[in-house]
Amino acid sequence: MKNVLAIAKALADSNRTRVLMFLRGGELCVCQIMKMLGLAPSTVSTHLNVLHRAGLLESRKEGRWIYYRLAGDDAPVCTREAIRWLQANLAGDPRIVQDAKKLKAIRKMSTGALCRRYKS
Amino acid sequence: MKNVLAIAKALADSNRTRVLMFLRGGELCVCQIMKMLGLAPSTVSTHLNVLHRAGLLESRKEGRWIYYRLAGDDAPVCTREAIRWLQANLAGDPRIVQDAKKLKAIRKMSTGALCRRYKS
DNA sequence: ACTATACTTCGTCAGTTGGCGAAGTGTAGG
DNA sequence: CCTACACTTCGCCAACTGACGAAGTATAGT
Repeated sequence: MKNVLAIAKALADSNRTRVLMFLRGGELCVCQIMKMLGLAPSTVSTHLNVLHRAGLLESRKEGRWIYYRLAGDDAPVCTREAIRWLQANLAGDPRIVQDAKKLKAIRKMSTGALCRRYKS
Repeated sequence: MKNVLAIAKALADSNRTRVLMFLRGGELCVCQIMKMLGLAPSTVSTHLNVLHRAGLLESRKEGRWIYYRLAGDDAPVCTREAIRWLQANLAGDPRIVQDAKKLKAIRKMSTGALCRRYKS
């Protein structure tokens, strides 16, 4: 119950579902997600925390950057099914398609180019 | 987006997920659901409305009673998958198991016995 | 007609949530 | 060190949500 409910609550916000869709193509750092959502750092951080606590995201720290990615094969079936459901049923959404275009451009820039300094 | 989001929001409340689990065994009238949840009529009605608007429930009126049931095979795939996901991952939950026991007793009573008067 | 019943809608209130900026933490570079 | 940067945590506020009782609608029995 707790887990299922946490997942449902996490999915019940459009900015969070957008993030889950961004990450289809692989991990992103927080500043890239900020750029995509156009929200304040603190707001984005809170959203990512909700998704993370629900088990939908995993994170990886590299220097000053924190990369978030979708929960992988080691995650509970429940979690993976939720992600699959969302992605299958949101893929055609206009907003999501538009986001995907914008994301393509952002992915082309290196983390360094986007975030002022060069990494490693 | 709109539909997916409405479904996610509908699932993001434990009383509403409980209702969806109640209805695994077939339709129930509002007073039976009220009895199960132990909430005021107005509150239950609002919850049912949220689930209905999200497309997760269908309703049928019979005299003074309104019966709610899970969306059927004619519902969008998205909707049916959401219901299946919920039921698969919530089936073992202690609260849900406990509810199922109580529901069994309530289903034994006819709508009439539960709701003071006999129907048709 | 009148009453009782089943359910919904409305108004209200407390608790939660999403947004922000400011302050805090940790890491890299000069 | 000290500053700059990436990100998080905290405190605040407006908006939403879930709960209720009261009032409204509709149907059935007398």
